[in-house]
Amino acid sequence: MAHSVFKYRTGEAYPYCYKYPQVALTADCVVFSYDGKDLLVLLIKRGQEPFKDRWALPGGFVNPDETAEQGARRELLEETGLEASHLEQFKVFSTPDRDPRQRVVTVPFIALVNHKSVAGGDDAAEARWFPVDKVPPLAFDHDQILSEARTALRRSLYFSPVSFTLLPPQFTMPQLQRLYEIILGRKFDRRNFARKMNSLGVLDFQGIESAGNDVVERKDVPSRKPSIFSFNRVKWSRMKDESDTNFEF
Amino acid sequence: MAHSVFKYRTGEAYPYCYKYPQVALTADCVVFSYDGKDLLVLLIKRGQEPFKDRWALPGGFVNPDETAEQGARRELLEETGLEASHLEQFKVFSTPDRDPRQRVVTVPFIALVNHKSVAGGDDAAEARWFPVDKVPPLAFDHDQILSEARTALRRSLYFSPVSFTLLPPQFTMPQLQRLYEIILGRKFDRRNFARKMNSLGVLDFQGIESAGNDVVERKDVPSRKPSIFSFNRVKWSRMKDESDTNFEF
DNA sequence: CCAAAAGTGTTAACCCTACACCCATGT
DNA sequence: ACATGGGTGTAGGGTTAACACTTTTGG
Repeated sequence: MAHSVFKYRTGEAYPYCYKYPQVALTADCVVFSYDGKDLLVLLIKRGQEPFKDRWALPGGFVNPDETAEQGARRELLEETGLEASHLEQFKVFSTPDRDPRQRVVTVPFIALVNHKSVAGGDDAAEARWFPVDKVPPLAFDHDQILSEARTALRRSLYFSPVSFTLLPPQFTMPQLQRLYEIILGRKFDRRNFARKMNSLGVLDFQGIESAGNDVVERKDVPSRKPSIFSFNRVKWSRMKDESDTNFEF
Repeated sequence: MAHSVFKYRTGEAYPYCYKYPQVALTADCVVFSYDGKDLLVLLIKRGQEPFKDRWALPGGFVNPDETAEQGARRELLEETGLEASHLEQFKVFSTPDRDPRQRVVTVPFIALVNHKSVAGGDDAAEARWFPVDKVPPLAFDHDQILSEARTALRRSLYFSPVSFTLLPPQFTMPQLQRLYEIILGRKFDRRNFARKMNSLGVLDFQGIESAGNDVVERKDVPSRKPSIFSFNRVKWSRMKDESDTNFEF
């Protein structure tokens, strides 16, 4: 390994000295959102080497007084202005040479954000949403991280209704269904899907899509107006206490 | 933080110098096994401070040229002589002061071992199997790690038959059932359990328990002799390719 | 009036659950 | 003989899966 670890060399350039070899710790975020049509991931274009001009997951070094999760939250805010309503760690990537400069261990997080709060790309870095099935090749091992994040997200969906944090407070049944279909990679029958969702008892009926409603209206497309629902957190947490609820499809 | 990070100090005692603050990386193993009756965890008694004489999970520092998983495998072998037939990373623990000496980030692994290969505690360290429900208070944050490992194990069982790696090659249906019951914390009906397991199509019938069979015979207890099964890895992997198999109970 | 999307109910297959009795074995 | 644990089948309830037509709306 040609990593920048120096024995017996110190001064301004290498001021942090330890008894044993250490690693740098970063936290990366796989930020998912949903625009009602596609599942999107947030990527940043790198400004420096290595992998200059390649797209990468947002993330960065964890400070000495932070947990990985706090670091992830901070980096995400700094780089994209986003606050994750759901942050979930799912693995560690520790291959010694995954960063060519020095050994970097990364803790990636699945971050789910509501798509309303769009990423205002900050100063230097360019940030953009990509549909998950159309991401370009990424820097480092981020392709692999993204792929494992998708698997982990699929699994989470079996145990809790994380998907609701991807939706606006008001949403329609077809939107919810599309989201499930994208994440799980499976098609569902409209009627059966709606029946199941309603029977879970965590949805509140809110009315029909209309100008008075703060749901996104689509006026371009000719169709009947869908019903609007919202997610009832109280009912969900009550339900969680009672038993290992079964959210599978 | 009173951690041992020194600026501008070097020499034999602190020979590893870096540009940015670093962390030490350890890999811990939550080693489960099953003796046909209890789910067991392997613990080691600590020989030094901090937490001298407290029980702890086996584990140790990851070398510069190893992934966390390789480190876990090596430490496990060094400390207990065990080889894990299933190693699964499930989380990272990165609270800054979880080790009082310096910042240590740990990657814990669920290690499943076949109970035949018992832990021959090595030189200094004392190693012992504890039934999971009777573990003493552990060093560091290992209580929490253990508790999360049990949750992760339960979840794994929904997606793949990891439990088979805890059983000897030949096992009986009641043994398998007990294992499921312990991990999932739920009781099952004998008939329904056997029916479901058989219907999964990954078990091979091997005969009836007898002296000619290498399954553990119990001669102390008066009862009818059970049938013996083995796990068919080939059928399982074929099945995995076909679809997201549903292993839940 | 046409195309697009949403709403709606019923039936059959399957799976999970619950349940009781007999058999083989060792003491 | 008896106590322990293992084996076995069936009936009822619930859940899932499959299926087609009508309504609303915008163009």
